[in-house]
Amino acid sequence: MDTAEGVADARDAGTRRRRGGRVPTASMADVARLAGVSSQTVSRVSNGYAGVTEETRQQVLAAMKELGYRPNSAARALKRGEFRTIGVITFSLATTGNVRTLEAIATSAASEGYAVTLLPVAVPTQDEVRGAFSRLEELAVDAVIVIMEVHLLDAATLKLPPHVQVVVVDSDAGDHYTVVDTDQAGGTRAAVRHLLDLGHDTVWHLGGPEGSFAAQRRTDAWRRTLAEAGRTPPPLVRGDWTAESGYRAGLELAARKECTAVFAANDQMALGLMRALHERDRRVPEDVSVIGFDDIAEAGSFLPPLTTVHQDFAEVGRLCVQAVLRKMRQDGPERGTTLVPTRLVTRASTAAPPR
Amino acid sequence: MDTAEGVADARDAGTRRRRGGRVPTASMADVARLAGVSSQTVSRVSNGYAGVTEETRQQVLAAMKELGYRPNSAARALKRGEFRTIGVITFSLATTGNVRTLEAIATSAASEGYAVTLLPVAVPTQDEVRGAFSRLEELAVDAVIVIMEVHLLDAATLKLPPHVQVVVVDSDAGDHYTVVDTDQAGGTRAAVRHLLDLGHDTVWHLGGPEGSFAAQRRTDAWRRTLAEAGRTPPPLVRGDWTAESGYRAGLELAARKECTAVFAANDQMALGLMRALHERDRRVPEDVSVIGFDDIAEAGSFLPPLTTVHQDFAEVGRLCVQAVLRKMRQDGPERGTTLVPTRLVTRASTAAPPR
DNA sequence: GGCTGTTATGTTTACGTAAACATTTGATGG
DNA sequence: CCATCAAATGTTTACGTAAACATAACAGCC
Repeated sequence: MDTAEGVADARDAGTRRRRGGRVPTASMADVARLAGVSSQTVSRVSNGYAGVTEETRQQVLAAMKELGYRPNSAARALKRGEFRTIGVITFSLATTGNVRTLEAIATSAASEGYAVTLLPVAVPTQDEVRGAFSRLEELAVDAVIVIMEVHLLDAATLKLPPHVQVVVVDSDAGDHYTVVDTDQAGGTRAAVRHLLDLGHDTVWHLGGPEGSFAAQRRTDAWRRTLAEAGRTPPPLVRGDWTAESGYRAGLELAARKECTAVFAANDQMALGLMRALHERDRRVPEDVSVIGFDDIAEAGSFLPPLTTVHQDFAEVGRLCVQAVLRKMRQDGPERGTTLVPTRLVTRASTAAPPR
Repeated sequence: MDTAEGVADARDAGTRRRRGGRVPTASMADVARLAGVSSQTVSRVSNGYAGVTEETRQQVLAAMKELGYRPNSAARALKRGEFRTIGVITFSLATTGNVRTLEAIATSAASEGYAVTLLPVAVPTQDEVRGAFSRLEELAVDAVIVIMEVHLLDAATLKLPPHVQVVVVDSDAGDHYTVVDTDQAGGTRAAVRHLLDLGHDTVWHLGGPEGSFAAQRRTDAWRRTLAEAGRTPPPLVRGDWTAESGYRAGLELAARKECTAVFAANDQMALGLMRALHERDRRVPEDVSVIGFDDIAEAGSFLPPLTTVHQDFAEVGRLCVQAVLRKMRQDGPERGTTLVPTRLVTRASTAAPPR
């Protein structure tokens, strides 16, 4: 027994072992010992502070390299009171927009030295969102960006941890949070005007699901633009963002001979719509013009290539990160909405109406 | 002066203030004080350990609630030596596969009580990947999943921090890491056989970019399957995964009258391919059958709806998390490749060859 | 009634870092 | 040649948590 213990002790003497059989990592103290300096000096080198001789610095760096030293982020976070991490809450990664925005956020955050932690919310209910926030509170996160359609985000009930800053994408919560969003209204206006300018009497609209703010804004702007031009809006047709729902709606619209121009609230639905029109022998764009929204990567390869409203997701993501960092730094309750402009991309799916 | 300081002191007396003007959060000590117990007891309650009277427990819980106590994850991580976080390194979120896998990983990880930190790598060079790993080392991460085409991942040069476990998706690095991947060969075989069974003499292949292992495997399996059936493989045509590249390849293939069946390495390229065929008056599937790979959400809405190989990304993600957790827990150098089966989804883009 | 064992709780300590404060060293100026 | 000061480096401490160890309280037993 004694022998066994002795052996164990001997083994542990040189390289200290953590519980759980983990491989030990070098700490500042280890580096300091090897370099023959105090751990504080190592800290200074590690953080690039002034007041260290070049000679000492080189010694420390050498020791770090030899031991493969990496600062322990947990200890750092504990000491500094910040994690250099941004949490992103998102309902689904099924839509191009969310994904592209997330990607841009991750890239922007990285360039600012921040990591991004992903917090998927399975079902977009108040409870689930609240659950995500609740988990978040004990998570290593300094700030939060919510990519979500969010009436779900009720400031009153949520009771966020006070130090967590929130920025929201795609919401009308501008009164309570900082919101960054694509200029839905501007994009819609451009799309609808494009069709009217081509000579169409009016423009039909294949809208997104009721729950979505983005969808609602596009629908509202569609109505407004038609009204401003003195046209009567035809009945609204709704989909749920999927190509499949666009197809179903398309079968309906194909039956309406008076329908010569459709503004679909996203490209996927436009895709399904065009398939339905094709099946019913309504040619695009000769008989019916179709315009989408988003400008997904494939839009130019649809049959025919789709005219659509290009969203600058990268910019949205960048602005989110900027906003969240600004809020963190100033600690101020900055609110309001920032809009990112869109651009109309004209391809082959729109043309003058048949005469 | 004295007055001002006095006021400041008075303000700070009750609620301690952190540097940087942060709002203070309650610590275990605060809860312990309020509940009239030791902080260790609070810890026990917080971690659900046995050996605490129900009465005491309730008191502590009440105190926690009153103070809005949340465990500090940095301190916890420091003490426990683990972050309960998995890092995901990914090159691009532009492909459906990567995104769907990421989503599944995030969901699985969450259900295991792990968070997911996203590490985007801008350019997929060795250096960049190494950079990501390097950043990773000082990041709050217990394990890493790489979603990437990775010759870039060279075990020898990388020198990963020894405690970080790695699982790789889409790679042939099975000798060095644990790899989870879709059964590319099986899916390809099913696709090619489907076309041969319909009566086509041979099957053309629109492959993915050279750099990609997934692409390479699909190409290899295509050749092998044809060889097994005693057919001569036609010349290989390459794209870069985008619909646009599929379109360009399609223009080429449309000129070959002997080409009656094409297996595209992904759905996007199949989309572009079909557009090119359509433009050149080659009907799908009457003149040319087209089959894709992935089964993206829109595939059923293409013109015509695309026959394709369905990948179970959710399963891939789930298995990745399982594997990484297993590795962490056993601390064993488990290696090898796990394959996730595919399923052929037959739609309208494939038919018997013209006679 | 003292001994043993169990259960509930308290105390001490360490995790790795970095701020705050302390000390040493060497240069400058009178 | 010593006082003064600045620069370089060292020492102490705290961040919040939880393991390890210590103690107290009480029940059961001979």
